[in-house]
This record gives sequence, C-alpha cells and structure tokens, in this order.
Amino acid sequence: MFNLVKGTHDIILNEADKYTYVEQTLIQFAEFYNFKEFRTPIIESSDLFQRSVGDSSDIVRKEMYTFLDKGDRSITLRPEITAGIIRSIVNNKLLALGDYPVKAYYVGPCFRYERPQQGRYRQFNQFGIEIAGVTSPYRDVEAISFGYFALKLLGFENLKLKINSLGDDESRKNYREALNKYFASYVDQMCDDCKERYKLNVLRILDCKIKEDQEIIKNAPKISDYLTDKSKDYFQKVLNSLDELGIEYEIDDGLVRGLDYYSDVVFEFHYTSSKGLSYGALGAGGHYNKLIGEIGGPKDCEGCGLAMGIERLVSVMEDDGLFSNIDDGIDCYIMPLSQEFQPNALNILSLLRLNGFKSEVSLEGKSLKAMFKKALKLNAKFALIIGEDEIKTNSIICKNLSNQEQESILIEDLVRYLDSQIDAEEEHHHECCCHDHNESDKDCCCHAHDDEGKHCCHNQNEDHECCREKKGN
RNA sequence: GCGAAAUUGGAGAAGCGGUUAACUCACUUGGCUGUGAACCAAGCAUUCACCGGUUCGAUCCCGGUAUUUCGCCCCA
Repeated sequence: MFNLVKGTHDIILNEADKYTYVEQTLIQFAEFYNFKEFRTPIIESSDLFQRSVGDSSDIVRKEMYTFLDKGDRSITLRPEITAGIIRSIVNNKLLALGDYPVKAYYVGPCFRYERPQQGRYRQFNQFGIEIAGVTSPYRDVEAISFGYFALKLLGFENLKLKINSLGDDESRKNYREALNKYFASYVDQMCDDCKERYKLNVLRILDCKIKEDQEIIKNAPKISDYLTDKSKDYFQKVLNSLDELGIEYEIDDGLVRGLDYYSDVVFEFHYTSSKGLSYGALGAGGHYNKLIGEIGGPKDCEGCGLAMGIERLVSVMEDDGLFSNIDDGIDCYIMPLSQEFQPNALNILSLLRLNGFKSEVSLEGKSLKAMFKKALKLNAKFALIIGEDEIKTNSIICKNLSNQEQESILIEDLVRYLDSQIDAEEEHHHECCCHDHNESDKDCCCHAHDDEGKHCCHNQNEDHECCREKKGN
C-alpha cells in the first residue's frame, strides 16, 4: 500500500460529483459574463512567479515547488494561475488596444508547500477569472459582482465581502514612505517575520497577526489617508457601483493580500457555514496596475481578477447541505433472472443507452432480492426484469421504483413507454417552482423549507408537503 | 518552519498488559429457487497505521516513521 503524498487527496465518486457540480456551475456562469476558457500549463518557469507573485511574498519565499529539469531550467509548479493566464495573454498577443478587454476564466490544480489542514492542501484546485485591459473601474465591479453572484448561485447566503484600496503607485509610494518612517522606531521590537517584511515590503507588516505587533500596527498610518485623488476617485466609483448593484461590502483597511501584484482595489469573500466551518477566504482578488507590463505586455495595461478555492467551496457547501440537487441516480436497472438471459439483457441495455437512458445491468448472477437492493442503491427510476416468460413474449417487466407500479411492456414499445413515464415525472417536477427559480426565487417552496429539509424536489418519494401546499391552492 | 493531539474491518466506534477485539450500520448467503420492507439464522479485523524496544506476554507502555487534525504562520 502506498500512502498519499502529504497534503494531496483523491477526489472520487460522490466527492468528484460535487467538484464537477461546483466547477460546472462556475464555468457556466463565467460564460454568461462572456469570459473565455484558458488552459495554461501547470509548470511554468520559476521567474514568472518571482516576477509576478513577488519575491517578497511568502508564496515565493517558502511555498513553491521548484526544481531544475534535465536541461537545468528552473521550473515551478504553479502556486496560482493568474501569472500563467497573463503570460499566455501576452505571449499570444491578445492585447491589441482595440481588443480590450481580454476576459479569461480557468480551473485547475495549484501547488503550494504548506502545512496541510482541513481546507488547505498542497495540491488544490482553483477557479478564477481575469480581465486584462481594464480601462474603467466598472470592470473591477464586474469581477466582484461575478464572484458575488456566482457564490450566491452556488447557494451561499450571508456572504461577507471585504474590500479595500491599496492605491496606485504614487499612493503606495507615499504610503510606504509613511510606513517606513513609522515602523523605523518599532521594527527592532517586532517579530522576525516583520523585520524581514520591513526590508522586503513594509506593507505586508500590516498582515502580521502577532498580538504585540498588532498593537504597534494599530496606530500605523492608514492607506486611506495616502490615496491620490485618482485612486480615491477610482475606489469611490467602485463602491458606489456596488451599492447600486445591491452588493453589500465592508471596507477593511487591514486587507492587504499576500500577492505583490495587487494595487488599488482588493477584495475577499468570507463565509461561515452553519456548523461554524470557515476559512480565511473562499475567494479573493483585486486589481493590478503593473503586472501585465512586468510580464512583457503593454506598459500601462491594467487588469483585475479573482480566484476561488474549490476545496473550500465544496467543504463549506457540504457542511451546509448545498449539494442536495445533485442527481447521481440512473434511469434503468436491468435484472436478468438467470445468467442465461444476460445476452438479452445486454441487447436491451444497449437499446436503452443508445436512446439516452442512463442504465446499468446486473451480470453478477445475484438473486432477484439482491438485484432489487442494488437497484435501490443505484437510485434507479426503473427496475427492468427479464426472465423466461418475458423472452417468450418479447417483452420486459418495467417496475417504477418510486410508486411500485409495474407493467409488462413489449420491447418495441419500451423506449416510448419509458419516455412517457419519465415525462410524466418531469411534469410533476415542473409544477414545482424549483425549476424556475432563476426568476421568482422567493416564491419557491424549496427555499422556504430549507431548514426542515422538506424540499419536495429532492424527496419525491416522501410527502410532498411543500408542493401540496402550493398546488392545493 | 514551530507547538499539540489523533490513527482499531467497508463505515461509525468500545476496549484493555494476558488468546472469542464489544456493539451498531453496511455487505454476503440462506429461511422465501420471479419482486424491494420487516423478521430470523449464519458469514464478514489470524488483527488494532508502520518499524523497532521493554516484557514470559503489547492493540494497550516507550522510541522512531508516515498520515491526518488543531493552533501559529500563510493563503484559496
């Protein structure tokens, strides 16, 4: 037996369904925002990250998987995906002024050498978007609103959006000077990390969580007092626009972000599950003024983006039961009463599959009782029984497992029969507002009954209480 | 990188220096040889993460390794 490499995990079976659901939801939503998919390599040259994420960031300083390949090139497993996306946009010369902006989305694994804990892995998956060629603060709003509504779409309520402005170059230069001056007299009594940060990037001292240091930090100059008029105006436009979109936020002037490329607007999405599970942030992002230029793109081309941690989304959603709408059941389970009927069963199986019914067959020679159990376990809509009598009459027994009704159906009528049965079920579904909740969200019974877990849609076998109430009127 | 705890079948778990490793669920088979429940019966860990040590004897005590979890740090 081989153990998993530390900080890695298998995503399989039901778990994989959840990942697929989350990723597909995000991808489809990104398509609505007119983002295009980018798939960039998992390995990039190490200096790409040193340049973009920044030599002074913890990620570059101690968390990268870096190695020399056989040609003595320094290669790094990407610790994040923004740098690769921007590199790709630049390399492929997608940034002709007339084509601004380039809007990209991505999903894929990232690697950071960290101490694993729940929700933090050494190999983890990120979804994210980038907008390269930003010429208006409202592009930043677009990125934020994408994140906000995407998380809502996944079922998150009570999201907390924290936002801050780090200012443009000039603001930061002034602010940095002020901080340098302020911390100069304190740095000797601060922690080792802070001493290092003081030298490398004084802004990052603000992130320090050590109690004694925080006392010092509390009285440090605030970035808001050093923003240039331009940055102030930019930030204000973003905030006003968020107000108009009805996106609640909280300005957090301690929000700095650990990646060096951010400037002006930065933000994070925070969420705590009903069971109390929470991570630093489910998603985060911001604006970058110089990144594109530094990677070799047009000098004054700006961008913004955000990333979400899929592992964290999945784990918080599990905690809050937000996966109840995943249907992993099959349509038909075919049960030959003896092994000699397996060829007939296979023919019918093939017929069903080619007609779009998700189907499975029992070929293990089990008892009928065992096969029924298996059908239930597979969450099958129909059990199809084939035995001697059925072969003689060229028919099959169709048992609807949700209402126990069964009929003998001629094979030639089978597809039509199943279609009509499933249509009837669907119709039942459609009477339930669940399938229409893009619009009148509030009127949906499912949401109303969330707490009691009495969603009619998910428990059709049980009492359709909420549906009945609706229909009864 | 630092500090702490945990690890017992497929799952949840009790146990204790001494040979039946409890219980529950799941699963398999039969009672019921063509219909899902319930019930009954039987089966299901030569083994307690791994490697060493102490001991007449270790799942239990000690040391090491691995992984996980918690806190710090950082981040998605």
